[in-house]
Amino acid sequence: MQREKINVLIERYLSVSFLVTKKAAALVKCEIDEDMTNDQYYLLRYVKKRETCTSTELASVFGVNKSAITAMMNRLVDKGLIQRTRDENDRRVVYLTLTEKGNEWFVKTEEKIHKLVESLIMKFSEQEIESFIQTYEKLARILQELEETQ
Amino acid sequence: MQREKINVLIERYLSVSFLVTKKAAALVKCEIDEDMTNDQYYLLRYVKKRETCTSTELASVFGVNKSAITAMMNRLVDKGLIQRTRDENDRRVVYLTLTEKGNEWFVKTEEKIHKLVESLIMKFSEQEIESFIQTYEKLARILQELEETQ
DNA sequence: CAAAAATAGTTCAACTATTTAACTATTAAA
DNA sequence: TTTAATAGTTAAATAGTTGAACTATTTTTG
Repeated sequence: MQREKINVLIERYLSVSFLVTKKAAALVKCEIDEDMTNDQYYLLRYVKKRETCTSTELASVFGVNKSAITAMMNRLVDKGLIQRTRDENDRRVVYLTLTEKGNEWFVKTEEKIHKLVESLIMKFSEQEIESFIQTYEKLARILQELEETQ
Repeated sequence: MQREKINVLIERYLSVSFLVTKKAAALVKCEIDEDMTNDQYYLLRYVKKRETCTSTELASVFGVNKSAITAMMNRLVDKGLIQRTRDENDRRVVYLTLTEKGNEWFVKTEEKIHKLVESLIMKFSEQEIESFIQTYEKLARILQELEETQ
């Protein structure tokens, strides 16, 4: 690929990626739940998927400091969506899991989210969306490797 | 597309999009300039590209409140990268432009950004990256329309 | 034309997210 | 058994955000 073409691609990528992220985040907050921030939603979603996990794991996955996780988790605990349980064998460890209320909230919200994302996905062909997500996943792997080699 | 396939695509999209965003933002802050946040960088980049613009325009484009723009612009003004100029004809309007220092910073940084993004882009085929960005741009247009109809 | 409405931007209070450093408690290693 | 390392929290500082109230200007309109 020649330099000129690369520069054009970079410009297009930079112009679009940040704005899409912002608008998608606003959409979630707006349409899904006024009281839930984007970060809190993705945190909750990750914990739900993993069933249980620790602050350290979340900090590593989300690429933030452990104290940032503590702060956000405090808010989710205050809302009654997350509970903390100490490991009886290694009493330093605290497990984070969804409460019953958290599970209910998640199931209810997941329907809304799916409807919202589905209405977007429908505007693309199956082939288009499949290759988009594949590239996204490849990008995620590359960024992950990059992070690990530093 | 049948329901099952759609749900899988949604799961994959949600799993990957937030993390990529986070990691890309961290990368910019880390590799490019410790003192520049991701938001500030994209704000500066937009102003640079438009040559000059107003808070109202930025608020609309970035999908945030005008007072958020004021706050961020204050920080960029404090850093000496952005200057405010009042419109002489309509004295309510304030134009935001890059200072000389802002321009220098941008040119210097753009080289680093390009190198960084290029090293990522090189891991993809031209066809792959082209169709990825096209889909991204289409998504941006759809989100924009969605916002306007609300 | 003067009062009312609209527009551009700022300020302020409240909140969320984040980092860094210092800290507690616990476990593992020397 | 002292020393390291690990897991997590707390506290202070900074950034980003919203919404409401505000100032200063046009624009509209009765």
